[in-house]
Amino acid sequence: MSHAVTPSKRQPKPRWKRRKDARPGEIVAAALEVFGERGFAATKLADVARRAGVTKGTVYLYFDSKEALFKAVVRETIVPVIAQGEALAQSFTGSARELVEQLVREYWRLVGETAVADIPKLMMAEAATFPELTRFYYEEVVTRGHRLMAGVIERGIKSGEFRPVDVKVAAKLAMSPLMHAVVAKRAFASCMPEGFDVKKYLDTHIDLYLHGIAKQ
Amino acid sequence: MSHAVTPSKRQPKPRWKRRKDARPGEIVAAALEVFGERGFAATKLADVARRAGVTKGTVYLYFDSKEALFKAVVRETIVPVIAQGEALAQSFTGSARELVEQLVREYWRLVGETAVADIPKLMMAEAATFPELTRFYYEEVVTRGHRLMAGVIERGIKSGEFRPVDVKVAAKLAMSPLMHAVVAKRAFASCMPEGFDVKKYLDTHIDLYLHGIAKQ
Amino acid sequence: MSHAVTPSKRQPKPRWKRRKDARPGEIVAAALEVFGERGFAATKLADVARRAGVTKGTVYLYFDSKEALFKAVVRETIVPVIAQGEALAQSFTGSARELVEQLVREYWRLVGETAVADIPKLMMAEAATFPELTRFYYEEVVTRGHRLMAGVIERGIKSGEFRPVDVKVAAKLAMSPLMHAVVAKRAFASCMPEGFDVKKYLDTHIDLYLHGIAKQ
Amino acid sequence: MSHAVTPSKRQPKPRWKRRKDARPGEIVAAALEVFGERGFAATKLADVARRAGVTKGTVYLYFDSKEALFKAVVRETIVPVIAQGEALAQSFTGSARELVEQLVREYWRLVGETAVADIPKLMMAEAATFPELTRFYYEEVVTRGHRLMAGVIERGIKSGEFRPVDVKVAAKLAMSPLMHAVVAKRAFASCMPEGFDVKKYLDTHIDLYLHGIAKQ
DNA sequence: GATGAATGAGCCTTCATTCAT
DNA sequence: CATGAATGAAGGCTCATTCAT
Repeated sequence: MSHAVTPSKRQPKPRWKRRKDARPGEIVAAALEVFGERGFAATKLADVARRAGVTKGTVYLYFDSKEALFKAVVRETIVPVIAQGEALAQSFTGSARELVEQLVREYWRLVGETAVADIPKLMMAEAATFPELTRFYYEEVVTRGHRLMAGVIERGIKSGEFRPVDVKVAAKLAMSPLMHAVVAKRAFASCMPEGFDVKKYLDTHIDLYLHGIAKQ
Repeated sequence: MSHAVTPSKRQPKPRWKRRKDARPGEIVAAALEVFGERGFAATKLADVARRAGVTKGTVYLYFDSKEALFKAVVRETIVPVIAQGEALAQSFTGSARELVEQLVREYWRLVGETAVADIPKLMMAEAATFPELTRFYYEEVVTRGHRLMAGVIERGIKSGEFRPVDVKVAAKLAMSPLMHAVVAKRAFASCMPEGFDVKKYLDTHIDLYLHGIAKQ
Repeated sequence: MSHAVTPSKRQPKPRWKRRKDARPGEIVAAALEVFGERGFAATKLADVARRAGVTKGTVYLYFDSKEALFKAVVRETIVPVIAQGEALAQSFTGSARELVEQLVREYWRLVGETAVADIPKLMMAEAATFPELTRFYYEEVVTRGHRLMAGVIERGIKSGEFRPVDVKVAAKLAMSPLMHAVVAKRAFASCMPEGFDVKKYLDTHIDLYLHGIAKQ
Repeated sequence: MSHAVTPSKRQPKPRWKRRKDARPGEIVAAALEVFGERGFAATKLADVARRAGVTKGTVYLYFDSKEALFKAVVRETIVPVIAQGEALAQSFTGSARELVEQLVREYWRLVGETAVADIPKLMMAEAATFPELTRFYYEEVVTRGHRLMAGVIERGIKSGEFRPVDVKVAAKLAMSPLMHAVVAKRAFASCMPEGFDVKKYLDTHIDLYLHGIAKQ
């Protein structure tokens, strides 16, 4: 309690700082991996510690509890990703359909194929256990993501590329196959020895979606 | 409260009732609730028992283990839904697009809007930790569901209603917005006080999807 | 408590009595088997009941508890065997060394090779848990057995066949290899796939023992 | 009694001491006692822990399971006795009959008269219930013991001291009176208030056995 | 008498958390 | 700062025993 430090309260710290200050970040990174693999309840602090190259006691030096560590993981890992997407949309100059396609593919590249994918999965799974964290995630990630995509759809409608659909709902529908794939891919990996053909899944989704929303 | 325990000899009140036939169903119903609220790992058999109005030992009279109980819940809740879908598909005489729409709406009615929705959510969350459960669920539910929808898509392609897309992938894409909605609705319920406009979401999904897959 | 019946309190009852009265005996026989196979602690009353062809509740109709059943098993099964040995010794007319040999071989035939062998094994194992029963067994079986064999040794010394050894100790030494074999055979059966060559063991014991005790 | 717990702030008195190196030995010693008194199945880890002055959790810090703890007890108590016997046999330069006598007397001194005797007794009693433990014990103790004694008998035959008997069987017969005495002494201690005249028993066994096996 | 559904106490094992070193 | 030995609360599962039928 007394001297524990939540890394998120610190300024974003450069990687090349002294080792001592890098510790919390290393622990969070290790925790992301283990929480992602096992889920919250099944994660043992001992595993996180081992993977971070420290001992259990050290984890408690920086985080008050397993819950606090979990919150730190979510908070510190996801926000940068969403910002990156916003930047892309802002600087994009092509057609709306091209932008939809790029955002979808970028999301998969930055999230679906990296360890960050565990964050949405974790949030879905543990939302009920961490209401306050859920609110944070919903506002900083879900809402921002929807707003981003909704803007793009709207652009397409105004430009005459898309049919006049409900913008917010259409935005969700552009992303939900990805969201589900992120979760399912991880959950059922062991049941699909042949793997999951991501390319075909993305291609088909983009194809169907853009056909579906296209004017006439 | 009302009937606090007092050591009175007045009401012999049997320590228990014999309800062999009703018990398993009551326990499964209680288990669905608790698993839904807490997840698999965090669910205590004692809680399930208490909610079913029996003791821990009684649960083990009917189910060999926590895992077996969970499987029973799956078997008695989602599997019938899949079966019902299969029956619908088999007896359906209308167009493929009508059938897709009906299956989507029925899934939501039977799963999305009921406590059953907790099962898919829970599976996503804890799949990594319980491989045997995951295999069971994947085979009994996921695979069967995909096969069902894939058959319908194929029917539509053969009849000339749908474009010649990859059948399996298209089947997944017909369901994934529902799967995600099922999970997200529960996870973020408290963040969406206005609720989630299911009707519009389903309507738009069906609209976009059928437009997207339609021939020409 | 109230109407439980310990079979040992009954008169030795002929086998052809009405079924009702045969029950306790059947339960005791089943219990001998299961206690012998599993030991006291590991024996489940449910197994005993199943093997006796009744239900758990029925066992409690005749025996107050698992302990009471165990005591009944020991008491009812072993006493007849020792009596048989005494009869043999009394009617024997040959030499002492022949009688030693016959008693050893008979013991093995009547005990070592039958389910009764479990009784000594059980007593050794559970003596600490049932002091009163142990006293009963020690007096009715161990002491009587020793006295029987000691008489034979003494006969041999008097007749000049045997050296003048300590009679009591020599009697114990005539039997202890058998006692140990009875226990070890059962305990380590699974570790000796080739089995235990009883014949050679008995032959060698008799050979060594009689050589050892023989005059000159 | 004397130091009953009172919520006084006076003595900070650490909740525990750190004794990494001493702990395992203390726990094994406590385990030997409790296993000996109660048997394997009936032994509660909590009792072992309490007697060792630690908590249940601490036991699991050093031993993976109750079985592992038992194996450790065997390894640290009986196995060394066997090893010591092997060493004695190897370095022994006297006659085979002297060696047999010494091994017999040493076994009694190191096992029969110490708490270690509880281990063979316990194994006999619970072998059927714990096959893995039994296999371990049979290989680490029984087989090694037999091989040791068989080697000695063989030596005696080769040197012309002993008759050409079956070596393996004769080895078992050299030990079985001891094995039985170990078990019986403990089981029937309370029935033999005068005690058990070990000296005479050992002397007579050695006398009879060596007479019996002696050439001519 | 018999049955077997139901009970509930008990034990092994795990692991987040603490704290002496 | 770090460590890791020690704690202790919990939970899954078993089974002797009871008792409504």
